[in-house]
Amino acid sequence: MIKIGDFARLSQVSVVTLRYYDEMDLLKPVKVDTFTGYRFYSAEQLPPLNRILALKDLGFSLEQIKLMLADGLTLEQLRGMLTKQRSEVEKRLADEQERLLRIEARLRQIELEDKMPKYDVVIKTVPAMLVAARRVTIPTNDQVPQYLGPAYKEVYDYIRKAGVKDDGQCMALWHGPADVYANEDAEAIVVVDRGLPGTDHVKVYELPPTQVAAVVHHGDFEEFTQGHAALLEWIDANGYRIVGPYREIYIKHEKQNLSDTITEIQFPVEKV
Amino acid sequence: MIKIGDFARLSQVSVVTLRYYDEMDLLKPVKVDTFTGYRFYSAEQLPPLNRILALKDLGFSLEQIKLMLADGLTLEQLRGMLTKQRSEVEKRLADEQERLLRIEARLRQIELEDKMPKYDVVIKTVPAMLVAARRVTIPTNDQVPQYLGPAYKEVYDYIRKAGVKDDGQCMALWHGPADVYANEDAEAIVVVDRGLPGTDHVKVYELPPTQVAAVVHHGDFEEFTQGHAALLEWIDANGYRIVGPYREIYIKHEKQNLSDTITEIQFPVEKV
DNA sequence: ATTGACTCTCAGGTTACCTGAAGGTGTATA
DNA sequence: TATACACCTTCAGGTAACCTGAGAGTCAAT
Repeated sequence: MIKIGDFARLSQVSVVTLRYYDEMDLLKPVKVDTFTGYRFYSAEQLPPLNRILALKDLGFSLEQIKLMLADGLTLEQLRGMLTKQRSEVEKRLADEQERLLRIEARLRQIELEDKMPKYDVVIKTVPAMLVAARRVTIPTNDQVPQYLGPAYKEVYDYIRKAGVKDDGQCMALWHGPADVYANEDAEAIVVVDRGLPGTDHVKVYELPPTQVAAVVHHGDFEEFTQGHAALLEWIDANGYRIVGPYREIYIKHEKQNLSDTITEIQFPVEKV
Repeated sequence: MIKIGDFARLSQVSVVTLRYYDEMDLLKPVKVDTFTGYRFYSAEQLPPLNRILALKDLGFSLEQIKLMLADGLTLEQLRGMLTKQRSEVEKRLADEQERLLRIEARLRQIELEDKMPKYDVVIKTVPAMLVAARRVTIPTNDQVPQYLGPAYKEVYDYIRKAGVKDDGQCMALWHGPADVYANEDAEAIVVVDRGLPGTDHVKVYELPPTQVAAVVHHGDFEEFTQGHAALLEWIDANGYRIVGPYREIYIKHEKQNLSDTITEIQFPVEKV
């Protein structure tokens, strides 16, 4: 019969933790004094406690450990839990690996620019959405407005005529490679909340859910390419690969003030 | 002015999280309606939110992020936080790496033995302790009892005469290499709770705090070497190195019943 | 006027414990 | 025998970064 404090010293596990394991039914004292409530352990409980500690060290939760300690468990189930745990640890390992890459990329950028980088890249998964789109080819870069403007008008007119509402989201898809600025293949896209038939000009389809790397550009439209560049650099530095057409989401665009515009730049990516 | 739900959709951050960031003073809505309590955000808040998400992705806590967002921060401090974070992530990475090793070792053992291994190895740091010790050389392995027995008697007699109490812990230190069974250099050790002078035979000194790998052997003393072997194997498989004399802690030893004995086997180790 | 989608606050849950308060227990010493 | 002090108990509350759900109010369209 060993009092909790001595058992704690023997096992190097805190008294609080032992009480917690008691409460969790992980390791019950061999005897509890009915009057004083004092817990009493025995030396024979050291091996089970060590098993708990060892399994905890493998990254299992106490709940899982409780299952593994119950002896109704077959060897197959045990093996299964271990292999599952292995793959989870492998995943965590990869996560930390990537995190390290990102931190180092940021430190490098700070060394280069002598300030916190202006753009913050986030990875997210945009949900599927139903869109109406007009695709056009734009000969030169400075003709973008005079091609894209009418394209949007066409889409809006069409869906309005069909009695369908846009849900406010409006974006452009650029199908060409990121570094080509002539004869660009662009799509003027409006998100709609109901399906409707398409036409020759205005296609209606669903954009599938997509993982993207994104930055938000805020301010002068002139500096837009900076955000673009920062994003491409990040994608490269952090081990991602572009797997689809680049998206421009127009979040805030006022006709009268072009320098107070907010745009999200998204590249569909996947991990290499 | 964007309602919280729309802002959530725009940023792919949940409404609950946005409310939480508001409460934490991480990202306050630009306006809160005094009557309804409705939160209103603006598109300009997307970049700050993305910065929060990006920093979170680097592994920072919200508390740290709050500091980094406050603009009283110098570049030096920023760099410091990042390098500190880098070393922490490196540590986590190494931890996961080792965890993976341990899981794989366990899986291998299961394949070999077709059951959960009997011994669970734990790493712990035993605290410093004041000890009285009698060191002897034992010619052959089967003479251990007849040498160690009197050695303990000598120690107990000495400390009792000096009016000092033992605290119940009693152990042996084996100074020779683990695989030599002749002329073994052993120390019979009793932990004491007060200092006292030593003699030629009985030395009194402090064992420093030591990191050890340990298993608890329970049952037949004959199988004792199995636990010993399992421990050595584990130390090797998990990238540790033995850095000191092997310790045997007698946790439960009854004279009349030698097969119901509990002993902890400890090897001082360090990571390679 | 009603419906449905949205918003609010507040309480409680998650994991594996730790801290501290208030009070009872056990033993050694003056 | 009184008392000190080391130890034990339970209970409440805290940690991090949210999520779930209840109950109630808001907003726009039909």
